[in-house]
Amino acid sequence: MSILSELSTIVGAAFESAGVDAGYGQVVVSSRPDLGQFQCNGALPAAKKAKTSPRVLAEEVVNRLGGDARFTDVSLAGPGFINLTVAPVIIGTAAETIRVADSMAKPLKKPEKVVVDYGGPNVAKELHVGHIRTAIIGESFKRMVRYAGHNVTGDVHLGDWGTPIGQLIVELARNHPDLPYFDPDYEGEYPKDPPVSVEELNELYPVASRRAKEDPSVGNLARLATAELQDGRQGYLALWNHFRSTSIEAMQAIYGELGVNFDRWHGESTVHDRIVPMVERLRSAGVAVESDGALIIDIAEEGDTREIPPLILVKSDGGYNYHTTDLATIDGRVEEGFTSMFYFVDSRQSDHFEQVFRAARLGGIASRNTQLEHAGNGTVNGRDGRPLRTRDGNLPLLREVVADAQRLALERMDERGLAADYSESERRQVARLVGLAALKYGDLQNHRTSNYTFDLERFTSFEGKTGPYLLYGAVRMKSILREARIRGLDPGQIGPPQTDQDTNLMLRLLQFPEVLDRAIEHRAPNQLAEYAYEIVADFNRFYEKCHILDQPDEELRSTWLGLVDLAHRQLTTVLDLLTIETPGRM
RNA sequence: GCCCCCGUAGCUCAGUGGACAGAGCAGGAGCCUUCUAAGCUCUUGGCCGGAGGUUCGAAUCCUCCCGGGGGCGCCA
Repeated sequence: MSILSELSTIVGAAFESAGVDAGYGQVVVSSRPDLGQFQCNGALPAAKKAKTSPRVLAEEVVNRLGGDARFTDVSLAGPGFINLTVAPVIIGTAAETIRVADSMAKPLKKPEKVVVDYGGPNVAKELHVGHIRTAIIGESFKRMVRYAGHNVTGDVHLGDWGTPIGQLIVELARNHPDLPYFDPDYEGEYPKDPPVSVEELNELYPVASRRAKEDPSVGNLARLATAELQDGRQGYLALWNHFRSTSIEAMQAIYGELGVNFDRWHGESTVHDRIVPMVERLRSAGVAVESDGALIIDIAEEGDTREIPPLILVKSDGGYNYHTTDLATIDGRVEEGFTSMFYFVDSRQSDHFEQVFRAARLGGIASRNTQLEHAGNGTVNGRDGRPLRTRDGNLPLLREVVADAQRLALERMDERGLAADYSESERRQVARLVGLAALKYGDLQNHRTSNYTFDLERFTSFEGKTGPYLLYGAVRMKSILREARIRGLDPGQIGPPQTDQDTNLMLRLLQFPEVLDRAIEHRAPNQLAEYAYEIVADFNRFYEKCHILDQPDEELRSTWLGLVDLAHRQLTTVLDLLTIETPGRM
């Protein structure tokens, strides 16, 4: 399924017969395309073991491979690099193999049961531009791991059980003290409709949060309300339910627009019933101990180069923070049989996860066999290099940013008179997808951990390395396939390439299995994003040079159509893994 | 103070210990009676923050320094 593995096997055998381990025959894509398509650097490290010089060893390998018809060129260069160029028939055959395969990924040795925890929005807090990172990167990673064959569950992990809820309760009680939710003696039914709309909720939260911060007595009230909520006070629970469902509805709209699909809408509150038994277990095991009225877990380890504060399991007021709910969540996931948990959460939370993961190990909640990993992401900055703010100093809302991107896309289309003959609804649909692709690719281009500069003007540009460029490539491919059908031509088997351009495109498409592996291994969708760009760039060069439908040589035309078919199939797969949706035409 | 991340072309960013460090934009020069020019070709531009070290080989690993960002007990 992977040409690199096949070539590595061949070259490995040559190394073996030269007397060193076959593992040294690892073949990689060449860093010097002028010297060969592939290279093997194994002779350099292997020479030491074989007590010979790299050039002598490499020479021997080159001689053994020299007569192999599968290579058109095998040469030695520099201190011991082996450069390889593969026969066109091998390339064509390899391309045809993945064209007809069910999956383009390498076969999986052992599927794992994996949780990808991303999104992490807080109830009552509207999603802002910063949320785009975890949403897009997390969703993309989830799709990649799933495509690789693992059993993956994506969980939004709502922040729905902490102090902000208490702050909201207190603020609402101040504004509407006569609502039944605040009467401890109230025994009737609570209203079915929420006391606040989503708009009111969005306005309520900043005020509630600010007042709790500024006025210590309000802060105390909020903490008390939180503890009472967590302790099951009926009126507060009813109110909490309203906040939660109102908020979730708004979140689902924006996540849905972005194509971010969570398998689970669990949250901190989901594991509430696990907390008391878990705390008791940790207490009786001596892992959790009293300190200043709180119950804490000392997670410092020998050899720590810094002071890591203990994890506060139960606050002195009896309430719980997200440390405790996160621990209980791990507890529940382990019970469900998940063996890997990935947290796509802002890098600034790294200390938090260190605490939680250590506590989970210490408390026996997660064994060594359970993989716990925080894959942190960077922030979204403005063009001035500082965190993005609107004119009034707030974070731009995610839904507004999405709308801006789509509006800009439409403006650019109008400026250039693009899609002018499409119906109004199709034009809007194209602009919608172009805007989304622009926004997402602007994010995904950057490495997960980097803080990137948010610049919609640049992202939505119709020139260069952008989302629109990728869509344009995919649409061109579609267009050829459509035109071929009209002319009664079918994509055939891919045979040997005959030009530099079709060769390069095939070689590119053969890289997919390794690129996917690497992107997953590094939890770095940007590596796949870069690859998507390379596919389109190679395709555009091929498109420019080789006129596919007018190719008179029937066999070659069939190869080229098959190649377009494969390129299209792979590109749309890659774009889907990047959460990017392609229009039918544009 | 301690810890984490970052510093690569004018700008925005890639870069799994391998050869001469790449892309896009911006600047310069070209290509549309041909499957969509939202494209393609050529070109200008770098002591990879600095100094040591490990290695056959370092932008990449280690140490120190300089500069920027972030985190550091009952918020998330």
